[in-house]
Amino acid sequence: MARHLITSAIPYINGIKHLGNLVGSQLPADLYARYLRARGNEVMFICATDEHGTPAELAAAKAGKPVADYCAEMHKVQADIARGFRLSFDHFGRSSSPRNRMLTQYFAQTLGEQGLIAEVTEQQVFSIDDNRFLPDRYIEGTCPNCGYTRARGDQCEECTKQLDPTDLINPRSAISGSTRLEVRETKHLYLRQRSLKADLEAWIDSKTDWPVLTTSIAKKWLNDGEGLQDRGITRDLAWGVPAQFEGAPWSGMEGKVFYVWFDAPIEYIAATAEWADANGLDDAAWHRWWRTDKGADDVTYTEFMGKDNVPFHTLSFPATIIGANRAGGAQWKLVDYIKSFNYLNYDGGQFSTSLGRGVFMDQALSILPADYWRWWLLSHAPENSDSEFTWENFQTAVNKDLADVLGNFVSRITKFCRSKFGEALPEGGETGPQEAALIAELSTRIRAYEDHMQAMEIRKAAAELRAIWVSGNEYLQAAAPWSTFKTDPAQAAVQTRLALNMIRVYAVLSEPFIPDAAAAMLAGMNTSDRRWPTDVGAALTALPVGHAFTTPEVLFRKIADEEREDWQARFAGVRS
RNA sequence: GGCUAGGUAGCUCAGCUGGUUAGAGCACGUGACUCAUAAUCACGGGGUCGGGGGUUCGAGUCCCCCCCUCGCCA
Repeated sequence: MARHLITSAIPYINGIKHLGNLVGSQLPADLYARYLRARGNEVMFICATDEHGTPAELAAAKAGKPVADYCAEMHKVQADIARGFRLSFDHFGRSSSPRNRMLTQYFAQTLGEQGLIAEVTEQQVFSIDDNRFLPDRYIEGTCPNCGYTRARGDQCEECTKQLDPTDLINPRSAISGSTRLEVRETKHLYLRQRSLKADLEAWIDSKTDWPVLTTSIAKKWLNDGEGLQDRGITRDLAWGVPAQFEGAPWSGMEGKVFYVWFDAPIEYIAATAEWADANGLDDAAWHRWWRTDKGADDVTYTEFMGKDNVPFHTLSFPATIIGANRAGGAQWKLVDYIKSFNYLNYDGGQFSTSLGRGVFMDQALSILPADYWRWWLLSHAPENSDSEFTWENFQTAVNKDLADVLGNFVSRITKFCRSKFGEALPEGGETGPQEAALIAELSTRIRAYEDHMQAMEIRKAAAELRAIWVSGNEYLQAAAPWSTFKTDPAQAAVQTRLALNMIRVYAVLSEPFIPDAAAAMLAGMNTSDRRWPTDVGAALTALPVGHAFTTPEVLFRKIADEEREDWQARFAGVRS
């Protein structure tokens, strides 16, 4: 039994995520966690909300609430939705937790003591009326290049030219609109990534099994232009982990906090500590997942994320870990494998949180159960390239795969048994060549399915699972128990018994993709036997002669054309 | 402009280090069956593998040039 630490990129607190966000990190991470658990591994599956930073402050202000209250509310909202999608986190933490504050300050202090943090004085735009420094993108003005009047301080969205806030003509605060801006001097802490470059490069180079999408992005940042740059890890903000604290190896950082991209990945660790706290466990309970000097040596750590998060997970966060480990004290675990995803597009364009375009997680759950979304999203996961969601494709794929192939299989055999033999596994008959062939095929396919799941080849795993479902229908079609029943009821009985046992096997195999349906199938078969079908022949006799079951309700109702048209229209515009 | 990935049947996609008549699912057509959510199963039609050169006995699969899409970076 191996130990697996799995983290999903942590969603930002500001608002509800769309399906593209879901399929890029949380959902595939959940699939993998569920699979590994089903195979008997010890799993720690961690996620959290990323709560610090300017967007959270502004959203809270807009909602007229203190930022801490706003984050607490939104965390609950996101946690509820995650439960709705059956995301099986062992803990869903918060980056604003005391644990994360302590760990973030601990890492910063340790890095500082190693000489890996530099104090840098720089010029930044300060808004007098807002009484705050403004991040580049919160300064608006006229683009000096194209004359667009709403260009942002980091880039003009009209002509795409990269800008410096001081380039803007008639600059103003994007928060208040105030033009009373001035350039002020401010001091910040920088993580000296350049001095860690050799270590990072050697580490990346050792990861020969990583997807090209992951390593190419990392190498690009390592070697492009001037190479890896030192990175500012503090900001002039009130909401975050204070950069000045007792024991800090620097002074004069009052009123400043760590940058979200410094403290957010540390939350993976902190959330595991939060998990221990929530379960009344001691520090050793989470140390054994994260500290290689405290028993985490045999842990395999896998991260899931969209491609936009790759630089932070291949460079910034590892720099924090490698630098802290140099101190020679606590030794922290580096990631072993990064599974990254491309983007899911929506009906010819992009999903967009800021524009409110696409289907958002709460809306999705309001129109269909989680399994529908889980199945479609996972079986179309954007692994090799961007993929596309369309309502037509969603409707036909879900109706065909879930309702016709799987749901109807369960329906036809349970109802057949009920009408001919009653609601218990019938007695009699001997298996023959047809059954042997079925077992052989299932064995081959299940081994392939396991290989794909282990390798996190999600689309291929989904295709194989579907083929496993199909083989049940093929068997029934060939065996035709409704036909043998007329001439040889014992023969029909053994066929029916085998097919009913397939329902349990399908439930166990399918659980990572469609947990609710799997539970319904097991409940219908009146069993809690979730043993993995390592030996298919044995697995197909797990439910013995005479075992009672109840014919389940329709597992998946079909999506009607009118519904699809309705949703298509309803979600065509932007979310208000 | 630099870089990544991609451009394969109407649609969504597989095709590893080059090798028999290029595959799957959906959609479409024909047939079978009637247990089942008008479900299922079988068979079939359909592609000059973005374009053009080249290497090779042989290339979606390698090399060069060009076109297009998406994203990242500057």
